[in-house]
Amino acid sequence: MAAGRVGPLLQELYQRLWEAYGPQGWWPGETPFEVAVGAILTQNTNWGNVARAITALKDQDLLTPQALQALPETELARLIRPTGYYNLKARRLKNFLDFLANHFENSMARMSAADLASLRPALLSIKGVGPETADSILLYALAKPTFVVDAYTFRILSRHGLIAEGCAYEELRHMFLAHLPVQVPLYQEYHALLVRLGKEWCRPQPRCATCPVDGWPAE
DNA sequence: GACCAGGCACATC
DNA sequence: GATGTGCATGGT
Repeated sequence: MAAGRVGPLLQELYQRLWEAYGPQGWWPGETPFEVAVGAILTQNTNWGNVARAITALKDQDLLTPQALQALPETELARLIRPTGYYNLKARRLKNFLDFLANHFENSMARMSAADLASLRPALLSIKGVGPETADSILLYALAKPTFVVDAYTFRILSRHGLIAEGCAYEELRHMFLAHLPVQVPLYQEYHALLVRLGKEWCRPQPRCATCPVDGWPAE
């Protein structure tokens, strides 16, 4: 793939997705903290299961940093059970809560005041927060200009011949960042649209026949 | 019953 | 550095 073509191709893909699906309204979540919690809970899990857990936490007024800090890890695990890997995710949430308390006084607003360049490595240092979770928190909870790459992004772009099979996360992330205008709403919408396309048309078992971006890129 | 879902850390080679 | 494995529920 010639480097000069990538920008226009990514723009065209976005255009076609937007025309096919329109705005996706991402991320589902009422507060930055809720978005961050959801980002951890949705790891390798259907969003419907995450929504149940979020509702369970809300119903008991537990969806605040302070309330979750005070909640025993075993009790937290019980409440997020529908998301799968619940023991693992309870620990990961606790790790994030410790980070938020220690560095930003339990305040997502304070966290938001920090630079992307320092925040991203800081988030990645939390055990249980990998690149996709970190970028989801940065882009959707804190409105920082980073791009979220997920399994659908890899699958869609490799299946349409834009990237090699073994393309690394950072490589793909930089591809989007380097070729798109620096606009947070664009990054948010683009990732959401890729997930929408992936869910409907780009499953592990291919059935891309007449999907909305069939024939892209034109050769 | 198999497959899949908006990953990540860790062990092993 | 690449590859394999454990973590686990709920929908299709």
